[in-house]
Amino acid sequence: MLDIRQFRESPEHVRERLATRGIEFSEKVDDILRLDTERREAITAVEELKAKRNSASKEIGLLMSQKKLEEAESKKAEVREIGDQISQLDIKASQTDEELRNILLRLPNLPHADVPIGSSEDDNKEISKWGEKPSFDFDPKPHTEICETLGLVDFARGAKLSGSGFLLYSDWGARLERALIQYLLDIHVHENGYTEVSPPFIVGYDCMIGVGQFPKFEDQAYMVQEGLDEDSRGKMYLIPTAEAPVANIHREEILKNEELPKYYCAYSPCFRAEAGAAGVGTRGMIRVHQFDKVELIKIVEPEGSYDELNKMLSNAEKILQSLNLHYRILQLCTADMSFGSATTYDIEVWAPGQGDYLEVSSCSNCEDYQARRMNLRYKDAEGKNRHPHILNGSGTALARLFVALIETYQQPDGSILIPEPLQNYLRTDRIPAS
RNA sequence: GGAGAGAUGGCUGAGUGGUCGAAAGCGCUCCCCUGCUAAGGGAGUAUAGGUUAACGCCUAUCGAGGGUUCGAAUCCCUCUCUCUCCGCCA
Repeated sequence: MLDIRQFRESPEHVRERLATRGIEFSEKVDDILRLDTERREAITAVEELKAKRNSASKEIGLLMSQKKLEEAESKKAEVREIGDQISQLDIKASQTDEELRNILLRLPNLPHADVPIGSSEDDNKEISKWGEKPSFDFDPKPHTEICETLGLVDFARGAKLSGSGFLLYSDWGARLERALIQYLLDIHVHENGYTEVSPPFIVGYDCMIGVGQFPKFEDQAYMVQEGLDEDSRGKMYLIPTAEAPVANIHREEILKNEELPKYYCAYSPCFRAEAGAAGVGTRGMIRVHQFDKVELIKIVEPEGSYDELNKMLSNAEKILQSLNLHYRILQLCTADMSFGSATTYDIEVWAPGQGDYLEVSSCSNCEDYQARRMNLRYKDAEGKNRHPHILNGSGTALARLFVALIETYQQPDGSILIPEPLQNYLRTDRIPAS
């Protein structure tokens, strides 16, 4: 959520920055300014009346104790009238407040000044590349074919169990997936200094609001109902990413200065309805309704949060480097960044069988946008309450990493070489050809 | 799922309709005193919002939301969470 004070103090700046993400957002600025004024007028008026009522009530108490009952009674009638006015004005004030909040909750974060302005993903900017595309003396197969031949993923039965977009990992496939989860967590815990948490995979509505998933993207989530109780709808959701529970760990808290920075990492499955998304329903593992991911979350002081973002990005890169997978880094343009982000870098890994790069990580600095939504604060060195910056990054998403891995390391005989760091986890250096 | 108990400031804990935003203690900060330390004395110590150039003033908040009342931490209703016991259960 954006700070209402920014709108008051520099409306033109906010309008200009919002416009880079779409004019439908910048058009709201005037509404916000108007509602803000209305809200404050209503509050001032109602608070004056409340002050009046409070002091009159005290007088009544005094009169009663002095047994001046008649005077007290007439005073009561007077105050009752004030009370009626108050309840009417209160309603108006809270309505205005809610209206304002509803608009604010639906506005994205302002992009950082360095973010390239663009209108689609085509305007994302390539920052760097690491490694080389591997060369093959045969035609590299797509992962779907490899998976089917080696029985790593049973697409047909996955779909039978849960519909298209759900995967049944099998045998070596299941073991590789588990090995990857374990490996990624170990790197982030032991080498990158993150604290591992294992969060609930179902969260309440407020958590989804907090990270900016809701209210705008309610159509993309899986809602959970408790048994047959339809009243329980709209309260619990399958997490689309571990960011939802983990970034919210400290919501509504005031952290002490010395508690920061917080570095968390977490494994979780991620559930995405992907309603209307391109590629849903197509075969394979690239876009599915459930995939595994190891997520990184940082809660840090605003000063230096961009250094923290760079470090987080290298933490994720380290994974791909250690597995010797070719990748590139993009800085997302204003149009392609997620809602709450001020700056986002995507890591895309090369998948030879696809002949394409696959997004496996997205590292974002949301600055104080999420902290404000979830009312998370910390006391700075001067004892002032401030909103910390919250960063999130995938470290990394697994289904696509799985794809890149098997497509990169496939051998002419159909077997798959396992990169050295994974060998202990998988207890083999090669997934045999069938 | 059933029965009971509870939820007050950083913590402990008083407070059952009228200067209660809240006693007291602990903790913390600052000051004073004292060779050092310990002890002692004094002051301060929640959050959000409105208003003001500022000092300040005002409003709201005692788990959350509603209600009764001129007035609610205090009475009533609903909900959430915690604890104890019972049932069920991985």
